[in-house]
Amino acid sequence: MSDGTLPPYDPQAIEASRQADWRERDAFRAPEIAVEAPRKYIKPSAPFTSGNIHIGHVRSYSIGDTYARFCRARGEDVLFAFGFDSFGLPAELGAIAGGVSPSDWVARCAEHMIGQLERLGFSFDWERAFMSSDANMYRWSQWLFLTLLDAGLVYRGTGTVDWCDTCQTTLATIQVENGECWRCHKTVRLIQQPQWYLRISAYVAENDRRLEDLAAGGIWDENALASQRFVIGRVDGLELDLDGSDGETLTVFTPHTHAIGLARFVAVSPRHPRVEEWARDQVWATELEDLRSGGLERSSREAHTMPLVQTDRTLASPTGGEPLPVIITPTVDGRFGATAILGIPERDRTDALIAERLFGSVTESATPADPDENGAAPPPPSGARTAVRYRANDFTISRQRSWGTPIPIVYCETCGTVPLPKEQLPVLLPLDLKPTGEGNPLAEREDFVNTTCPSCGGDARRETDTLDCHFDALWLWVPVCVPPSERERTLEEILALDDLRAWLPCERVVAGSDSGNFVFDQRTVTKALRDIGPLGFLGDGEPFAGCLFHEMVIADGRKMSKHLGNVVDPDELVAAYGADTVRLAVLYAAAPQRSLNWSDSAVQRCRRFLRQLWDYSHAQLAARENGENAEPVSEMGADKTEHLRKRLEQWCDTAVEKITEDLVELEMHSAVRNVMRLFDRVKDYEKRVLAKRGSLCAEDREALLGALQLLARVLVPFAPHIAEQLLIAASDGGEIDTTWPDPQLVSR
RNA sequence: GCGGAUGUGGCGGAAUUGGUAGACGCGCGGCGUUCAGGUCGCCGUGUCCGUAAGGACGUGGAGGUUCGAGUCCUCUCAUCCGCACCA
Repeated sequence: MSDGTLPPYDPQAIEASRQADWRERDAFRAPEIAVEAPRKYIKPSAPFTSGNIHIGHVRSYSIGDTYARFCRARGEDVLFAFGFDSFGLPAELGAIAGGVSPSDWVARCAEHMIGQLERLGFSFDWERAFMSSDANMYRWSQWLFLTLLDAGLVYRGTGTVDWCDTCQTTLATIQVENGECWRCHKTVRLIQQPQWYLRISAYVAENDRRLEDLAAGGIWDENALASQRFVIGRVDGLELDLDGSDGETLTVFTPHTHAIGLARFVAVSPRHPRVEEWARDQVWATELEDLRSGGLERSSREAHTMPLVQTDRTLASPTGGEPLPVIITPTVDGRFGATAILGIPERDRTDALIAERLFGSVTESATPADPDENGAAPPPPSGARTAVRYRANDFTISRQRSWGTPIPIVYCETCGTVPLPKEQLPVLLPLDLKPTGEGNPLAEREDFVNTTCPSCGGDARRETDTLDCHFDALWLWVPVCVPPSERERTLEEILALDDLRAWLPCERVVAGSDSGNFVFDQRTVTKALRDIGPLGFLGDGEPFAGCLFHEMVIADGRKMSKHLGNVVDPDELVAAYGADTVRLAVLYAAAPQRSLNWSDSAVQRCRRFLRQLWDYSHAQLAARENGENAEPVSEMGADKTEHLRKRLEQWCDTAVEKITEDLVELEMHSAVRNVMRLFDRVKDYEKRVLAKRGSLCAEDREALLGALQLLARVLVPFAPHIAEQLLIAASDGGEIDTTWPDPQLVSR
C-alpha cells in the first residue's frame, strides 16, 4: 500500500487463507455442553454420495450456513454438522459402472464432495461428520429396527416388486424402462415378496394434531407445514356402522357428509383387516390374490383400469335404499388409507368411474334430491359420528439390495424368524461386495448368510434384505449431538448422555421442500422413542422446533438435467468467481421458499458488489493512512456535514435492524439486498459530503470507516471470507470483532 | 388420472400484506472517463398516441367484492414439479 497501489480483490487467495485460519482455530467445533448457554442445533440435509455437489446443495447449505454463522455471532452455541446418506441404489449402480465395491465408490465420492464443500467455506463441525454406511452409524438402524419391532411398530407383510427373471433380481422403478429390464431388456414382471413395514399409522393422528403447536411456535415456515399436511393427508367426514348381509356390521367412512343418501356401493381397501376373513373359501379369493400381486403399475393408476374385486357381500343402505354391494379396490388407499368408504358417484369422480364399471352407465338415482339444490342438507343418519381418515400409509422399509443396512433377523428352521439380541449388533455388511446387476450379491455370500440361531444355537440363515435409506434417515440426526469421542459407546449409553438433552430438539431443519416425507417419518419415530423411553425427555415427541423448506434451483424454468444441458456446475462458478460470490448469489437470487431460476446476472451483480466493496474499503483505509483530510471539523469553521453523519448513523441502525429481522426469519434474499443497500448508502453519504464541503473532515472519514466496518460485520454470515478479510484490513493487526451488532446499540 | 405450485417490462425480480405497479439489478440507448481484457461515473428506458406539455392502456384471460385489487373470491388458460425399490 505504501507504493500507492491498493490490493486487488483476489477471492481465491483470500478464501484459501481464511479457510486455513478456520481449520487452525477449529472455529466451528460445536461447543462443550458443560457451560450453560443458548444453544441451537441446526440441521442441514444429509446428501446422497452422488459424487458431486450440485447447485441445489450449494443453495441449501448456504442458507443453513448463513443462519449458523449469524447465530454464533449472536453468542449462541451452535451445532451444525454434516454427514452423508451413503447407502442406496445409485451407489450400487456407480459401483457396477466403475468396477469397484460400493464402499470404495461412496468413499471416493464423499472425499471429493467434502473437498467441494470445504472450498465453499461452509462452517460445518467436520469432526462430527459421518457416513450412514459406517458400521458405527448403521448399528443405529439395526437397534432401531429391533426396538420398533419389539414395540409392534415394525411388522412383516407382503408387497409387490418388479422382478427380472433373466437377471434374477428385484428392480427399482427407475431400472424398468417401458416394462423392460434396464440391463438385459427382457420383459419385467411383478412378483409378491415378503416385506418389512413401518407402522407410521400409529402416530399419524398425533403428528397431525401437533401441527397446530408447530405453527404457533412460528419457526416452521408455511412451506414445511403445508408439506406435513400433505404427507399426512387428513380427510374429515363421518363414519357409520352398516349391517351386513351376514349379520356383522362394517364401519364405513365418507367425507361427503351431506350426500350419504346418494351412496351406491361400499369400497374397501385390500389392506382392510376384515378382507382376509371374508376371502376365506370364497370364489373371488383368487381374484383378490391377483389384485394384490398385480401391484400398482403406473399404467393402471387410473380409476378405470385400477383392479377391482366384486365380493358376494352387501351392506344395508344407511338411508333405507337398495343394499350396497361391497367391492375391494386399492383406489381407497390413496384417497383415505386402509379403510372402507361409501361410494358416492355423484360426489366423487373416482367413485363415478367405479360405478360405471359396476352398474354400467349411472342412471338417475331414486334417492332423495341433491341436498345442495333445495338448500337444506339432510341430517346425517342416526349413529353417524364425525371421524377422520389419513392418506398416509405404512410403508415398506426392506429392499432386496446388497448396499444397505443389514436387517438384524435370522431365519431358523426350528425357531422361525428370530430377532437378534441387541448385544450382538452390529450385523456387519461385507465391504468387498461386487454387485453386477444380477442376483443379490449379499444373498450369495455364504460367509454372511450362514449363521447360528441366537435362540437355539442351531444352523440359521440371515435375512438378506437390507433397510431402505429412509430408515437410516429416521435416526441420522441423533448421534450427531454427541461428540466423536463418545460415539463409540453403546447406544444405550449414548442415549443417556446429557448432550442429547442439551441439543434436542433441533432448533431448525434447513432442507429441500421434497423432504416432507423424511421429516414426517422422523417426527413419527421420535414419538415412538418417546413412548418407548429413550427420547422420553422430548415430551411432545417433536424432533424439530423449526423447519425451513427451500425450493430447488432450476434453469430456464425447468429442472436442471444433463439431458437438457442446463446444468450449472458449482465448481466452475467457484473457480471463476470465488465461493463468496457464489454463496451470495444463490442467497440473493430468490427467497428460499421460491424456486430459484438460475441466471448469470445474480452472480455478476454479486461479484461486482463484493469487488466494489473491497476496492472502496481499501481506498478509504488508504486515504486515512495517508492523512488525507485529517483536519478535525473544529478547525474548518461551521460543521456543515453533521446532519449527514447523523443520517448515516440512522441508515446503519435501520440496516442492522432489517438484516437482523431478515436473518431471524431466514429471509436470506432480503437480508442480502439490505446489506447491499447499506453499501449504496455509504457511498451516497460520501457523495453528499463531498458536494457539501468538497472534502471529508476527520469526523466525516471516521464515520464513513465506521459504517464500512459495520457493513463488513453484517456481511460475515453471507460472504464470510471477504468480510473477515475486510475486518482484518481495518483492524491494523488487532483482534477483529465478528460479533453481531446489537440493533439497539449501533448508534449509541 | 391424482396432488402441489407458479404466471408482473426485453430479462432476473420488488411492491410496507387492500393504498401512486414495475424498487434494486441485468440488458439496451446516450454522454463522459478509461481505452483492451468482461472498467468506472452520470442520464434515459412498461406499452400506445403526441414535436411537446400531456393523455390512454397496463400484473396470463374472463367475471366479482371494494372508494380503491398484482394482492381477496369464482371460473378459465398456460407452464413447472411430484406420484412411494431415486433420495
